[in-house]
Amino acid sequence: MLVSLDNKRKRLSFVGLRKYMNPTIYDVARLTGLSIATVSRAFSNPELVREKTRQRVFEAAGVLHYSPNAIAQAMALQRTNKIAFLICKEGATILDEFYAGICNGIMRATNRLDYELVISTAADWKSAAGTSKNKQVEGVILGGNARPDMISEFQSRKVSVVLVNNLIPGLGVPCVVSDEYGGVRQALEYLINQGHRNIAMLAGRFSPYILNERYRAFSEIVQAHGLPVDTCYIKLCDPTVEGAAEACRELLSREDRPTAIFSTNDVVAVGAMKAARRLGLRIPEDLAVTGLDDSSVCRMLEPELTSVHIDCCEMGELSVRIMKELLSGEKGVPQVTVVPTELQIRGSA
Amino acid sequence: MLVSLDNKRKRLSFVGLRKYMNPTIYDVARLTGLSIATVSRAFSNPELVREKTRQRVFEAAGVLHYSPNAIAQAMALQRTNKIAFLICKEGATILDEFYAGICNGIMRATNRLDYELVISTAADWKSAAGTSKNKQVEGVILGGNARPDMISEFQSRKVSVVLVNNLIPGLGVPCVVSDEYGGVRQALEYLINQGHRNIAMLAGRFSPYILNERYRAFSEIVQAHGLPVDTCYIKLCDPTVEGAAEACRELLSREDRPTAIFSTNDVVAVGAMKAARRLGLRIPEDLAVTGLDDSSVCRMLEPELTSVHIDCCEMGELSVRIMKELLSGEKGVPQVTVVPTELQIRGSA
DNA sequence: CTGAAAGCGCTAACAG
DNA sequence: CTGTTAGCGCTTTCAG
Repeated sequence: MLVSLDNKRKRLSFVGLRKYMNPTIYDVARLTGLSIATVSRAFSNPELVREKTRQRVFEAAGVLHYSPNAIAQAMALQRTNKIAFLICKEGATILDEFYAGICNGIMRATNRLDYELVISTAADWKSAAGTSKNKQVEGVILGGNARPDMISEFQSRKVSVVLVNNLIPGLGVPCVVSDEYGGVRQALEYLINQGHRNIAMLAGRFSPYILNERYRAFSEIVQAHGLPVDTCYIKLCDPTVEGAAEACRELLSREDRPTAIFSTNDVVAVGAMKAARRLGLRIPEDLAVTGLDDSSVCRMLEPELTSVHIDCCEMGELSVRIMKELLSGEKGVPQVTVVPTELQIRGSA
Repeated sequence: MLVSLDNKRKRLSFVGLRKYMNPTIYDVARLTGLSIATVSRAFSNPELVREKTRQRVFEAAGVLHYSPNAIAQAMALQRTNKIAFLICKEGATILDEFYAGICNGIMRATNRLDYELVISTAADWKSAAGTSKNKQVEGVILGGNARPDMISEFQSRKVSVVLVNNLIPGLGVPCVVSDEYGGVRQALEYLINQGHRNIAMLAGRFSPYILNERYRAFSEIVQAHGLPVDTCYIKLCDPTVEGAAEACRELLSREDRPTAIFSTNDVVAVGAMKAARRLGLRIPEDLAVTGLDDSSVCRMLEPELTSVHIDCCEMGELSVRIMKELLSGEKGVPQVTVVPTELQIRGSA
């Protein structure tokens, strides 16, 4: 307290004068009679300063409403603590419930781990990258079908990347995915246990990775249960209600009509239900339908949609946790993380 | 190009040495033989530098892949260009389709106007404010039912605020809302034109502002058309499918059962449809149902839901535009901005 | 355990 | 039109 105050200060700022500015470390230093170095340490390396001194600092900070300026920290440390989440699905935005769910998990985790988050679509990011100030991002989480050139561009700029809802082996990029295979199995085995033998797959055209995993799972599992794998029973469609409805109509017009439709997502399932109804088929009596994603619409339909729940939030949280490991330079970051799914049984199957 | 390079440089950084770092303004200065001040001007005040010089700068910047460091700019300018969007609805996250829509508009606009955006819920923001580094935000857009104490706290910290989907007069805070009154009128007049005389209102418990506007609009408009305003026909309910279904069941059990249900949002309308169906009523023959929000579920239902479209995206974009005016210190910022709605007629009414 | 001082990359007077 | 220079708020050696 009795420290000399007469040393020449090049800094003359008084918080009283700069009335609209936040207090700085200098203000705290002056109030406590300590040096700015000590104040700095008290905040970022508390163990380096004596208990009592630390107390003094925090007390002064309290009355001044001081808290470290993140910008200045970033400048000094050459670190921004900022990561980005880019939605790479063509045409999708934060309005896509699936990616919104992942985003929600990411927000939770970044909040907890004290990262800053910027959210964008891959397209917007690209268009902004050139013109606008660059985003000083240390890592990016790429959701969905990220293009390889985008990935390698980030890598070349030493920006860490992790993929979510996508899996590309051999690139050294950690991936977080849901258990696609297991999810398909849960739905199929449920249908089979219900006695279904003619199960068709209505597959929305999603990213290659997703489509491929679900297709492979479907064929293998159906086969494993001794059921015929008739490729006519596997139908691709646009992942829209009407696209699915049209494809399903064709499926249901066959002489040996399937008794169950395994849809690769909920929107597609909605289309299937519409098609069935238009043909006068009752659900689930004449046709069982399952969805995948367990989105909010499931409980709004009539009958409610049986669907495979994907834990988007967990996927988001995990990708941040993995990003953190990457950024801290840890060794042995898991290359593939898979989060389990769970079948939600409702009225449609 | 032949400028002397022998002036004493306190800065000796070579981008070649600092291999993992981004090029700085010094690198560009060295490569062009210009001073850092000129390089800086070329980027932020192009009109202050000769055409030819500017060219030289941009060319060098190109080969070096230089672009100004936003952190350093923020530090020098004492401005972060960062704004926040806080979802203030209790329990809601980015998964709420309505707020996701607003968020989408906000993202578009911030991207275009070169603002940085941080997204959070009011609750998360509060909990992070104390512990984590403060977010250096210049303005906040508050979505939904923002608590007055939160607003005034921002104001006291000289953080600009604009409200979206909420309207509080007398606070000097600009508000962006949808045309609640007009939206209700569109739905009601459509029902009345269809010949309905017994119209009930199924009102989800939303924020006071929204609830109040819709309630007022309903009573006034029904009255203006010479229909009786029986308060028994106005029913509050939880804004969930089951909450609405239960409330609607009561409504439909009256001896003078309404022939149309005006629901104050789509989820509530779904509940109404479920209730009707459980009672064996056909939609729209026995009961017409309208929704409000025009969310994605409308086209998934059977029959599809007639609903009042709210242009969330526009609301988001407008709030950013207004925030920009606020931040640039413009005079005469509009205090209330209302965006029009549009009735989407489908099968349910 | 604490202080002095040198940056981090950029902008904005102030001089030429 | 261009260059010099003093910060912006904080961290971090290097000395005490």
